[in-house]
Amino acid sequence: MTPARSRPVAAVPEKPYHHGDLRRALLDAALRILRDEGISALTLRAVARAAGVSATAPYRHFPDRRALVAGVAEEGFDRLRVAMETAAGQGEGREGFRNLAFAYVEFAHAFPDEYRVMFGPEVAHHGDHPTLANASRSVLAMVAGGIRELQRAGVVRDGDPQLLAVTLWATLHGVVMLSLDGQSDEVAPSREALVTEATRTIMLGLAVRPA
Amino acid sequence: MTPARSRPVAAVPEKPYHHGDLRRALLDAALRILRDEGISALTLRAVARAAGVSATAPYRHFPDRRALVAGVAEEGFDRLRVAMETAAGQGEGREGFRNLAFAYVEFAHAFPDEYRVMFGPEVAHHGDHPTLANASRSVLAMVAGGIRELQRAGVVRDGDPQLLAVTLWATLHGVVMLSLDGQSDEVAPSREALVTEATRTIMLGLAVRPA
DNA sequence: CCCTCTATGTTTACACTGTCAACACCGTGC
DNA sequence: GCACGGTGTTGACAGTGTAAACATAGAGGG
Repeated sequence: MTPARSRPVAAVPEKPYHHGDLRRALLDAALRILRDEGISALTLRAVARAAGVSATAPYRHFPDRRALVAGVAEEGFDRLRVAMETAAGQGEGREGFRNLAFAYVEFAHAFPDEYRVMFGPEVAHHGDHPTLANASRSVLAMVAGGIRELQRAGVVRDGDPQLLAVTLWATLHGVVMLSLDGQSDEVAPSREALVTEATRTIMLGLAVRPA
Repeated sequence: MTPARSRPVAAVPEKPYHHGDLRRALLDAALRILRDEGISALTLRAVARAAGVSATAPYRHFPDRRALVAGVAEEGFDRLRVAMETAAGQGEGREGFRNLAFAYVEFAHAFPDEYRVMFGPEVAHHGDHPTLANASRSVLAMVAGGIRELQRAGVVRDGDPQLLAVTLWATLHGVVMLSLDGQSDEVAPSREALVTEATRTIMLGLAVRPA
């Protein structure tokens, strides 16, 4: 054991009053709880407990609970964007596009509760959380960038890249939601089949028309 | 005390002990609260209060709070389906299709909180609420039926109607979510434009290819 | 070196929530 | 006419988000 408890000789961090970087610790704890125990366990007090801190300590870093989950959502969008960028980088043109789509769906299925929080009612009004709005807009911007490239390459038809990006995102998001809720289980032979078909359809819709 | 109480002459409904149809009243109250005061006000006790009944009375009709909101969601899907059917009936072929899509989006924007509850985390696992699952499956079945017709009419390309229906639904749902969250406000000139573009894209993707 | 200032945590308290257990009422079927 | 079971009530409890007052400690100026 550790009998030397009463004599913190040098640097045994024996629960210092000030945490150091509590904000970070809270976000980490929240993410772990969310992934491990689900949405209903993601409570302010539980997060504080997990960070080893009093129930009201989080208020020094977040005005209220929703700001905390907005923070989690924000970092979720960042992770999502990185995953998509990575996937899109592995493949040219149409190929990279498909990879991006699958990466999106895989992220959502790997961390369903996290994904749900990112789009949940608690952070519904993005106007209340500017940095959240930024993070999600970055995802959109990345997709729009990819579409612009494909337009130049003559793969994607004309049209406002932003609007086309939203459309693509929308389809992916919808597929994910329906499949997470199990609404598609009896309908689609498999999740793969659903994503494949949806991806085909959306790409046909975005493709240049074979005139 | 109230001596006249023992002689309810004709039909003065002086707060009878038994409500009559409390389940219905609870669902109605819940919907009203949801639409008027938003999701965060939709609490079991608030619903009970609105129905003029004790806090625990709902438990005679719903095993827990989530069952209540599942009930609200279920009726939401019914209303949504009716709205879509009505809209689809006003127009032939492609026309009816577009009407259906717009009816969907309009429903969501008319009752955003109700819509969010229908897809929210509280009723995420449809397996727990069989009648909810039924209601949402009915929506899908209706869309699939429409697609089948359009396939016969040579308007929509080949493919499993169910999968194509899910894809269409997914796109609409995604568009709605992104636009409800305000994530598209700076991106799309207007909600109209977004829906129009998304609808065009999805219909191009579903259309028979002009070979 | 000390001393105040301020950012960060803590304690205490409150109203409110979902839910359980025990009890009250009353229409229905024997 | 009467027991019974379905429906509603009361009371209680643990857990939640949050506000107010207080405590601590590290930083910077005298």
